[in-house]
Amino acid sequence: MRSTLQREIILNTIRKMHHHATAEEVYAAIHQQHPTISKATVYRNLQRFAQQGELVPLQLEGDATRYDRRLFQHYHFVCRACNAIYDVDMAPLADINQQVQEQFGFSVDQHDIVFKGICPTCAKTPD
Amino acid sequence: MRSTLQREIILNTIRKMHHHATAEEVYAAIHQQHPTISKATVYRNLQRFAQQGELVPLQLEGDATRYDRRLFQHYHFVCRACNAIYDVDMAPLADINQQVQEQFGFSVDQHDIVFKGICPTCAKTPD
DNA sequence: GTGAGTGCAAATCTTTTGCATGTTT
DNA sequence: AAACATGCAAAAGATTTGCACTCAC
Repeated sequence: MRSTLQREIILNTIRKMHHHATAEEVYAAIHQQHPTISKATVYRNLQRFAQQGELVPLQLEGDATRYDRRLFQHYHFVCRACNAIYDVDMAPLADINQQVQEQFGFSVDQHDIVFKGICPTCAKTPD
Repeated sequence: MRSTLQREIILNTIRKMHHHATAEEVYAAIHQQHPTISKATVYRNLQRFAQQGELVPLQLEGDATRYDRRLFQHYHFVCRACNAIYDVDMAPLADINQQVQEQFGFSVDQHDIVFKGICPTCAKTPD
C-alpha cells in the first residue's frame, strides 16, 4: 500500500477519535483541517485499512459502518435506549470457534458478539 | 396492530421464503402476485414486525437488513468467500449475559454471535 | 367517524463509481 | 513511465417520509 499524505492524515485522525467512528465522522473531523481531502478518499481508505487489518469494520443495526481501531479481540454492547456503543473487554471465548467448526463443519476463524440491553446511564435516567 | 390484507400477505410470504430475507427480496416475491402492494408498505411492516418480536432483524456487513423468522435464540455463520449466511444451532451460551452484566454493570437482555470463516462448499471449491 | 395503514413519488442517507488529473515508486 | 491514488460530481442502493386517500375498528 502506497504511502500518501491523505492516508497518514486519515489514520492520525481516527486515532484521535472515539472508537467506532463512522466514515462520515472521520471525514468531518478531517475536513476542518484539510478541506481538500475528499469524502471518497476517506471512504476508500477506511475500507482499505479494514482489508489490511488496521481497522475493524463494525456494522450495527440501522447505522452506518463504524471502524474500530482497537484491534485485539473484544465484544460490544449496544444500549437500546441511547444507542451508545460500549466495548466489552471480557476474556474472549477461546473455544467456541473450534466448537462450531467441529459441530458444523465450517472453517471458523473469527466471531463477534454484540450484547444488547440498557446501559447504566440510561438505567438511572427515568426517561 | 391492525390486521390488514397487506400484513397478512407479507407475513405469509416471508414464511415461505428462506430465512434472512431482505426487504427487497420480500417485496420482489410479493410483487409478482400482488403488484399493488408498495415497497414502502413492505419496509414499514417488516420493521413493525421486528418491533413486535415477530421477526428478528439481522444486520451484517455491507448488506441490507435481513429479517429472520426463526425466533428462538440462535447464532449465524457468514462465509467470507460466498457471503452465504448459515444458521448455527449450537446451544445458546446461557450465562454470558449475566456475566457481562455482573462484570460491567450493563443490564443485558440479549446477545448475538456471528462467526466468520469459510463454508464447506467454498472449502471444496478451489476458487 | 376516526385514526391507523397504504400507495406513490420524492427525499434522504450512506456508499460507490467513472473519469480526468496528480503522485508515488 | 507505470501503477496507483485522489477529487469531484454523478450514480447507485437502501430506506424513509410527506401527503392524499382508504380501510379497519
